Amino acid sequence: MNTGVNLKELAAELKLSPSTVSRALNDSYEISEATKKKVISMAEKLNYQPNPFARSLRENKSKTIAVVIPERMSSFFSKVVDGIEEITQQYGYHLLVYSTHEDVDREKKIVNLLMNGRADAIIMSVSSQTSDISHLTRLHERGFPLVFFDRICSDIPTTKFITNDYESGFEGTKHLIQQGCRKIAFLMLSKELSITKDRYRGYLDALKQAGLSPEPQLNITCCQEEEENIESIRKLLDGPNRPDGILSSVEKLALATYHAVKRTHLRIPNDIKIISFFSNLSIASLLNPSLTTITQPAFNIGEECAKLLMKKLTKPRQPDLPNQVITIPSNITIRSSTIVV
Amino acid sequence: MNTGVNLKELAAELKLSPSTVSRALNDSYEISEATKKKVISMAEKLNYQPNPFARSLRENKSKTIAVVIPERMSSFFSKVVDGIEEITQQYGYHLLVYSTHEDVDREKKIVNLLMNGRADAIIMSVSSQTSDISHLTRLHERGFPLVFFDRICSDIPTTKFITNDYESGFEGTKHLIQQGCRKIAFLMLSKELSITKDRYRGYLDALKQAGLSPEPQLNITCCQEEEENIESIRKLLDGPNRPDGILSSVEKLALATYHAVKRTHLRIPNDIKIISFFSNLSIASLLNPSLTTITQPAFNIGEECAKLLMKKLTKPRQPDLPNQVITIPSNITIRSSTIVV
DNA sequence: TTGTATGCGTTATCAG
DNA sequence: CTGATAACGCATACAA
Repeated sequence: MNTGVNLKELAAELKLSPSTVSRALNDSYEISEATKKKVISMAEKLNYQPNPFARSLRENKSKTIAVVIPERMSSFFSKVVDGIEEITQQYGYHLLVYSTHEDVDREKKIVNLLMNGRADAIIMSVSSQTSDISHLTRLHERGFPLVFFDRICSDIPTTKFITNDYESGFEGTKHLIQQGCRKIAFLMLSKELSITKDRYRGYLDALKQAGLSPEPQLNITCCQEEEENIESIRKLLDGPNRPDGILSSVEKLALATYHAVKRTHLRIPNDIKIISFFSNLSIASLLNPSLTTITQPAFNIGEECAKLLMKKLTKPRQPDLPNQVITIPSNITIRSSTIVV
Repeated sequence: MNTGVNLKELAAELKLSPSTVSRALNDSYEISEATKKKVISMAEKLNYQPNPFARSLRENKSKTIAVVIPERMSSFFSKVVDGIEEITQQYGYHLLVYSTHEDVDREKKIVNLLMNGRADAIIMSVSSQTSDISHLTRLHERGFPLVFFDRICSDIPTTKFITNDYESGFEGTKHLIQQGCRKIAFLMLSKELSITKDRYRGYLDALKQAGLSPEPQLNITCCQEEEENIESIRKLLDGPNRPDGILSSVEKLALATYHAVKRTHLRIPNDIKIISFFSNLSIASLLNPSLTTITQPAFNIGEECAKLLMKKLTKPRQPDLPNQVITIPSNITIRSSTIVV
């Protein structure tokens, strides 16, 4: 739908050849300042816009990054994408954003679609259902630049950005123990997720250090149906083996927990204390009682992913993305959900 | 970074001409079933992926829609984008998503960037700062398909999707009046926004119908700084002309109001009742007290925008998008923030 | 039914 | 310093 002039027409108007005009606009050293000026002013006058597809075809790059996230309605992922955009925009890159809705099949379709080169790189966080990663391996083996954040694939040798999941899980659990909890539940989206594993290890080690033994019944694996999750948690709370503390490994399960607690006679923090990985600080302090949070540096994670990619994509002959995990620490903010006054 | 085979190579492998292969893959009627089968299976075997840019250049369309929203961290906009994606994905379209961060200058830059044809259409909701709309007029005058939702530009003759803003403002205000409110404040992001105007008209008419006179001091125009907004609202609440009801025209200002109330000695709903346009139902019922909401059909609005565009873009010789406003109604859910028990 | 030739709009190579 | 020409990968008009 680009109805504007093209290079040839612009050149005709200037009585110059297309190649000269192209070089002038690209600020080539072989063009005189005089003609550069003429060309640029005429281009502005006619509002010349280079056709991005011709350019992409020619240069074999799209100036586009694909971002693949499990869900849009999440303050964490929203902030990460904001962080990515903040950087990529400065380099004139565009963002294709896809949500997998936590569905591996959709994730596979999206990733396979992306193999055709529509984007120059992918920044992604895998779905909670993802265990078979062949679609991602294939992508990476083809040399496609791929960066993971938060929910990463350890087996794929590329750069990953995470927060200090283990330590945060450890410290969060330790905080609950210090507040008197002895039976601490762990809420997760899926056992497969990297964040689940790391946060859970931290949880286990904190229990161990305190001489507490983990109880399998206190590990709740949730699903995509909010109502179902609320009921799972409510049953735990109403059951014979009621926990006195909860560590939620993701934001939405903390909200589900609040809903579940409302359906019981329990009081937070007196009967049950709650801490959660949580990005929406404004909401955390409005919850009743306000929620003790482990805040992931979402925006910053997005920025770092993008900076790394911009460096790789905009400089000539960059090496492959190194196989390393970069950790940006979270902050624990203690609020009323874990402190009895 | 498309390292796969191209049409020519695929054709060579098959000992056919590129054009035959192209036609076979595009299911042309002039190709025999036998060769179609052969071509398709070889294409799969070699994992042939057509180059999207060559195709875009040739066909002068990108199979890409640009979505421009004022902010990502909003349940309303997240759901709209989800709704858009739900439809466009079925048609094999991709989504470029841009956030203006409520900044006209960024909005202008994005829109101007989009004029080069990188996307086949734009779905957008304008920033709260947008009053000069020349960038959008120019786009539309060039024949670029443009659809507005929620925060629309009435002056641009294209299709717009909104909720029943006037009625919802009216009914919301009426509800407050029925609950005994006599001094009702109206919170908005900006006087320029279409949603502000319509919701405000509804508010005014409801006051009028009840014989109440509007008071300019009860209209609060907010900004992008949450803390500043909270303080503006707190001052209103602590001031001599304290309202007994609040109609918030956007989600984030309802949250700011809850923060503000926490800084006063007032109680919701006894001293002040609150109703708000609000999309995040899970949060609404967790707030303390739970928030009476006017829920916009966000996902549905996204779907409708996308359906309209898909129809226009995928069928040959479609007329221009008609100049009309399509309204999808909101639902009011009464919760504790407006009902004294 | 299949093959040949052309052009989409750019940039790069090569000549002048 | 500037111009002519080719090529990127694909789809189509035209030819066979």
